[in-house]
Amino acid sequence: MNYKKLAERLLPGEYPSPEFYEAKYPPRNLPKGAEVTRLAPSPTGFIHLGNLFAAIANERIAHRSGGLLYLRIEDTDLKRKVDGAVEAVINALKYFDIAFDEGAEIGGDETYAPWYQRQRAEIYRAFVKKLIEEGRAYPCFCTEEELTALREEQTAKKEITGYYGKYAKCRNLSEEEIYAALDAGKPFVIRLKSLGDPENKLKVRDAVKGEITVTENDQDVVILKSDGIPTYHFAHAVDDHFMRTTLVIRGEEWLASLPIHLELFDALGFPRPRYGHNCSLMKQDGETRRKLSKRKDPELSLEFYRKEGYYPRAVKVYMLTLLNSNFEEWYLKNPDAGLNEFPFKVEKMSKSGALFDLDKLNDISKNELSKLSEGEMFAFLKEWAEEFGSAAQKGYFADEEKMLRVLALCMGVGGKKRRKDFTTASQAMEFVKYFFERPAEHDAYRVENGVKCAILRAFIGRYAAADDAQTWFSKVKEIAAENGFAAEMKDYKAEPDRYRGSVADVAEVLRIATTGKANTPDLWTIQQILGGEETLARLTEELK
RNA sequence: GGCCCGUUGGUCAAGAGGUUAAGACAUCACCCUUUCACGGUGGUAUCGUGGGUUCGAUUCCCGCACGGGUCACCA
Repeated sequence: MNYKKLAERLLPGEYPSPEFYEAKYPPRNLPKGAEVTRLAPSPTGFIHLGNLFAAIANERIAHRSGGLLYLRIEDTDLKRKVDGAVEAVINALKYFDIAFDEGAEIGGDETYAPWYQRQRAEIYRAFVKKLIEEGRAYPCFCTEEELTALREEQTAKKEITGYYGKYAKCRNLSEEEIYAALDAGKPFVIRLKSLGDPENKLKVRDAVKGEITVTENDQDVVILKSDGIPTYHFAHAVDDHFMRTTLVIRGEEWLASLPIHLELFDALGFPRPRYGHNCSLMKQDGETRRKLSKRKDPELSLEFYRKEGYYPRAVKVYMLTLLNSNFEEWYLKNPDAGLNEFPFKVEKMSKSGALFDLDKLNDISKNELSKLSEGEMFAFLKEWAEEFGSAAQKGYFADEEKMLRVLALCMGVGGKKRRKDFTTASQAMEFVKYFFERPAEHDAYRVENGVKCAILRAFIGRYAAADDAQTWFSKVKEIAAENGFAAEMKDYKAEPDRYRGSVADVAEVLRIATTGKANTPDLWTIQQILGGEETLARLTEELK
C-alpha cells in the first residue's frame, strides 16, 4: 500500500513538518526541576470542586517548582461549548486565588499559543498525516450503526468491546476498497493502528499513585473525527508535547485511558510527560459512597460556595487539607503563614478518594473568618450582599459605622478570645439581622408571662442608655433579686430550691425581648448599638 | 463482565515489622460563663477478611471480599 499517496488523498496539501513545529514550540527556558502544568477544561461553563481540587494541585506544583501553570481549552467537541464558559472558569478560579501564567483569555507568553484546540486544527492534521504516511493510522468508514452492532455482538459474546484486532474491519481494507469508498464520498474517521498487545503489562510510575500496572492498548482509537477535528486523546498528546507540559495532574477517571495516551506519545515520537492521577472527591450516599455528581450534589458546583458566601480562603484551606495530608498539621503550626509557603508535594497527595465533609469545611470557615478584622469582614459581607443578598440585607450596609460596631461585637474584636459565630456570609447576614430589623418572632421564654412582664416593666423603669456595662448589670441583678431570682449564679447553684431561677433567666427575658433570640453576644453592647430609644421600643412591644 | 485503582475510628488521616496506633472534624461529659460563641479538661470510637513469611504483622507477599473508576466520532 502506498501510504504517502493515501495520506495525500485523505489530507491533501502541504503541512509543516514535525521539525517545523519542534522549532516553533521549543522547549521552555526554565530552571531545572521547574514543572509546567496545565488545566484543560472543556468549555461547558460548569466548573466544579473537582476542577478546583486539581487546579490547586497543578498551581502549587508549578509555582513551588519555579515553573508555570497554563490554561488550555479543550473545545474539540462543539456540543459541549457554552458561551462565556471560559471567562466563567477564569473568574471562578480567580475567586479562589488560582492565577494562570498563560493561556486562553489570559495572554502571557504567546510562543505556545493558541490555547483553544479548535484553533490548532492544522497542527493536529499535520501529525495525523504523518501517522498515515507511516502506516500508523488509517481511514475507517464504519457507520455509527455498524459500530453499535459490533459492540452488541461483542457484549453478547462476552468479549471486550471496541475496535481492535480482528474486529478492526477497516484496518485491513485493500487499497482499492479504500479509494472506492473515498470516491463514493463516504465519510470517514482516522484511527490509530495500534501495535499493542493487552497481554503485555507495563509498569508506569505515577506521580501520585506510585508504581502502577497497565495493560498495553490495542484499541484502534479514533484520532481524527469525521469533522476533521481530533479527539481528546490525540489533541492531548500533541498539545502537551508542544506546550511542553512536564507533569499532567488529572483526575483518576483518566487512568483507564492512560494506555492510549502512552501509545500515542510513542507513535508520535514524543517523550512522555509524567502523569499523576489524583483521587476524586466522594460523597456519602446512603450506604455507599460515590463520586460527587453534577446532577445530585449542589455542593459540587463552585457557584454553591459563592452563593452561600464561603470565604474563598476557607475553601482553599479545606482543599489543601485533602490534597496534602500533612498540610493540616503544618497550618496548625504556622497559622499566620501564607498558604503559598506550604511545601506542597505531589508525593503527599492522597491515593484514595476522600469523602467530602461539609462539617469540616464549616469548621475551617469559622476559623478563617474569625481571623478577619471587622473592616475586612465588612468588605467581604458587603460584596456578597450586593450580589446575593436581599434588598433588606443590602440596606444593612447603609450605616457603615453601625455595621462595623455590630461586626466587632459579633466577632469579639478586642476581646481576649475571638467569637466564631460566622461560617458563611449568608449565615452571618442572618445572624446579624436583629440589629437592623425588629424581630418578627421570638424564641420561647422560659418564665411564665406574668413574670416576664414584671421583669420587663422593672427594667424599662430604670433603664438608662448611658449606663456602663457594670451599672447595667447591677440593675439586672436588682431586678432578679426583687422577683425571687438569685442575683448570683453561685447562690442559685448552691440552693436552687430557694429561688425561682437565676439572673440568667432574667437576662434571658431581656435578651429575647430585645433580639428575639435566646442566644446572642453581650446584651448590654447590643442595646448600646441599638440605642436607648429602639431598645425601649422593643421591650415595650413585648409587654403586650 | 474485562481491565485498573483503592481499603487505619462516623469523616480527613499520621504511622512503623515490636507504639499506650498521632492529630483535626464530628459526637458525648464536665469546667469556665448572665445566654450563646470562644476556650479548657476528659471520654466513646479505627488497622476489611483468610492464608502465608516472621520470634512477632495493622505494617511485607498471595487469595478473597468490599468500594470506586473505565470500557464513545465526550472530555
